[in-house]
Amino acid sequence: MIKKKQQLNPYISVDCVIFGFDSDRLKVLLIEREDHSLNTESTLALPGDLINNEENLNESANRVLKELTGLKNIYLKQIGAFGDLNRISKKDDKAWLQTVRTNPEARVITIAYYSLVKISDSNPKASSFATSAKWYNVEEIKALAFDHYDILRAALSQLRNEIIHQPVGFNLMPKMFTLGQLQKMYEAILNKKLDKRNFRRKILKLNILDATQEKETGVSHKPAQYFVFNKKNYNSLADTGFNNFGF
Amino acid sequence: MIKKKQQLNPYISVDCVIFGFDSDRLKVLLIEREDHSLNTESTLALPGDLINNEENLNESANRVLKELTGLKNIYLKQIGAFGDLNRISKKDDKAWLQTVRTNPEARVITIAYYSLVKISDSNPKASSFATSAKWYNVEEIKALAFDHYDILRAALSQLRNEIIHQPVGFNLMPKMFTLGQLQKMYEAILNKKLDKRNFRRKILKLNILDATQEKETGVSHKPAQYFVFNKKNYNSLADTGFNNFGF
DNA sequence: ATTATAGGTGTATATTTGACACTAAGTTAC
DNA sequence: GTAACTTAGTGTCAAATATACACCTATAAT
Repeated sequence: MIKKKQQLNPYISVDCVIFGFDSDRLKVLLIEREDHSLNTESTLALPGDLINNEENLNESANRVLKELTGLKNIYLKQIGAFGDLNRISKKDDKAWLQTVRTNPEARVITIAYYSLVKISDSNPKASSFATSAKWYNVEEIKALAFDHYDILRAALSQLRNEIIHQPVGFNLMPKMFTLGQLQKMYEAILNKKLDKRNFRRKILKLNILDATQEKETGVSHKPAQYFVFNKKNYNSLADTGFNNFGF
Repeated sequence: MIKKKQQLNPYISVDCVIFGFDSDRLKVLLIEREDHSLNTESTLALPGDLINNEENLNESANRVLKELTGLKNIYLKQIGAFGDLNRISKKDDKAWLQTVRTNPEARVITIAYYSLVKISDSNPKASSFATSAKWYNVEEIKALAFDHYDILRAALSQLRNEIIHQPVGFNLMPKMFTLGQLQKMYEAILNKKLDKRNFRRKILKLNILDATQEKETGVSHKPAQYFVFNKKNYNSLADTGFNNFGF
């Protein structure tokens, strides 16, 4: 494929809410703005960038993801467009834009995406638009730059809605996992306790989990069996719509 | 409120999928492009417009709706952003843009909304961006201008998903309606037959319908009782999430 | 008076949900 | 090495929900 010259579109950006799960808590990948000009405390932000005029919106989002995590072909879903006039109203945000944008006064509308990644596969690194990228506990985030906190809440709300209708959460899990870990993931996302036996009954009935012969080692309790995700069965189920699935 | 001078943003538009229900079929309000320059058959399109730089996205969508239907404060929900590079690839679309846009070559990303209106309340009329506006049967639409067919399908998919989780369909009904009409609306949206007795049991259990003393007149069968929508109960239910609702 | 049409109603069965308690297999602390 | 600790793993019963299904009623048209 021949690459055309890429030209930034100064009016439209993408922002990505990248979720991960560390076998205990739901995480989100945030960047820290380097703000030499101001001595304010640094504000965290969602990774994002202006789109190029020669790429589709989801290509832009994938580009941001790739640059930041090194990952391709990961679960990615559009949340929607955020374009309120006051989304760039905070003083610090304005000042920061002055330092990184050629057209800092432009009204920018952002298209938000959320994605689910296996933390173990990812390799967060600085990139053209981020001086540092780290995983944070979602529940501890109380404020973000611009309207990014709103976007994070919208992403979380959509993820919660999605995960009770189809088991997309497997995108957050390592290749092998125990049912206990999986349940913890659901509990972290939905922010509520689930009954162990009912959880197992329900998730196993879907027939998208294959038991392996391997067990946990080195844990100070009865070792749990490892399962793997059966993508084939998932796909055929996805067609029919996961009819009686939900937590 | 003081009105600022409104300036069109040439890169971002809103498009509205306006659904209605005529007590038999699901309808969508489409505009016909007047295309004097070409002798091609006219193509239908979703109503939409470039946004103004001084208005929020949903204000833009409401402006389009108001101009086209005369209605304010109607149910409106964002579907998402559509910005594929080839969304303005059809020859006729390009030619038409030449006639109505000052910057016809610009890459435009559109934010799509869908709304639910009572056909009886609406008064479709030509406006700055439409030479004619009429209701069409959703199921009969096979092609639209630009990527509007994709947007319509996305809107329908979102509406179907929404209506089985919360009874937003009341926005499509007249003030008084029969349970038969309501069931027909669900059947039209979901495109499947529902069992009459089960439907009534389910919808009445929600306690958001108040029976009136009035009945149908002039129908050649047993006249049905009219119901009205109880907004107060709906709102308190909406908070708790319509837990066991679905078709 | 007959016919055609949609309204209105109840029950029985199968399926799903939700609540609940003990034993098993490992590690750690003593 | 044994007691304490931790999470894994398992089944049942009751309540709620979903599904399937048939007949009489009130009106207009003929």
